[in-house]
Amino acid sequence: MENKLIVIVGPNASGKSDIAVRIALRFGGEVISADSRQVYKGMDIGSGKIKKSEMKGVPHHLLSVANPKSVFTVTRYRKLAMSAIKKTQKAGKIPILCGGTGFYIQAVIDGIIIPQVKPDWKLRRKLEKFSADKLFAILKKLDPNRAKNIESKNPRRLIRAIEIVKSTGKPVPKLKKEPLPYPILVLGIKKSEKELKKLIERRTEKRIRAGMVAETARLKKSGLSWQKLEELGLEYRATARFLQKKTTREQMIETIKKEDWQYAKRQMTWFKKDPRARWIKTSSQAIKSTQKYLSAFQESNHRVNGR
RNA sequence: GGCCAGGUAGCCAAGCAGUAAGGCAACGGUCUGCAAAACCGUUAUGCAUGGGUGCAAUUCCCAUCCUGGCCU
Repeated sequence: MENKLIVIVGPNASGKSDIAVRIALRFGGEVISADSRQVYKGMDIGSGKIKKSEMKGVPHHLLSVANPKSVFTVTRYRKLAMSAIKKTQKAGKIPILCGGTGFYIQAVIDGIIIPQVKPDWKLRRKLEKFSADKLFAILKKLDPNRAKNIESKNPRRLIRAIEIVKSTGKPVPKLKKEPLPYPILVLGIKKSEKELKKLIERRTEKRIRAGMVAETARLKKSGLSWQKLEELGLEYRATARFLQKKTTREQMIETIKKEDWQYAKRQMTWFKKDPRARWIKTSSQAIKSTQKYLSAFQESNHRVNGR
């Protein structure tokens, strides 16, 4: 029973990183980040990447592992995360998967098997010109089954489905899952609306002071287009618009606060439907839950040894 | 004080006789390689107020109140 995994989820600004470090220090763990923006190099302040000093010596994986000029994907994430988890386990440490990107976490713990079809950017660029209705019509012809369940007005998903069919010559395979074969602990951080809004506001102001705008300017200088920054979303989109003088500083700050909150809600929508999540409010509750989780392993070990 | 323009959801705003577009915000949701992305759903028995004319008024007329501009 060597395989253990603790997962920490929760909205933006809820204090996940801090709790992860505490658990790691207490029980001997390493943190594996699950954040679709923190994987990029040079995106530190805006993505809320944990600082070296805040890590308190706990190793952190999957931070700053990709060039922001390239597109990082879930599949790549899953590969890297799985290997980091295994490595940590082999070293006798507990991996703590911690982050706000629900899709990435799901890919790891539920083992979503994504069709082995790489993005075909040429095809995508071509298809992007079509309306959602047209794309849906195309998909319906190619793969009526997939068309039945897909969101018929979401170009991004439609294009991917078409891409899969075109590349494999077969319909989009049914979603397959390979969940982790051992019990995991999923801790969800729950904050009241009032509390979370306050945290988001404070954090936004802190980031501005820490030089978030300058960070975006640096990314631009290093070769990221405005459009790419736009797609990165939230703080990067807002600061990019400010740098282009499309908004005032005040508008930028308001936008970030507002959109961070909207994002936090989207995250909660995702996380709250996971029945495994144990909802906690404080780090001491997190530690208690972790203790219980780990002692269950002890007991089963004893039972095994006792026979 | 006079003249002009305008008062439509929390905000911006279209409609200008036939029974309230759209955007933002808010709230809920989706999730098979861009997921901080992309996408979906819900949200005004009512158009400043009071009268009037019409089969019918947010749309026309009158009065009142409010806002902005110009003039004295």
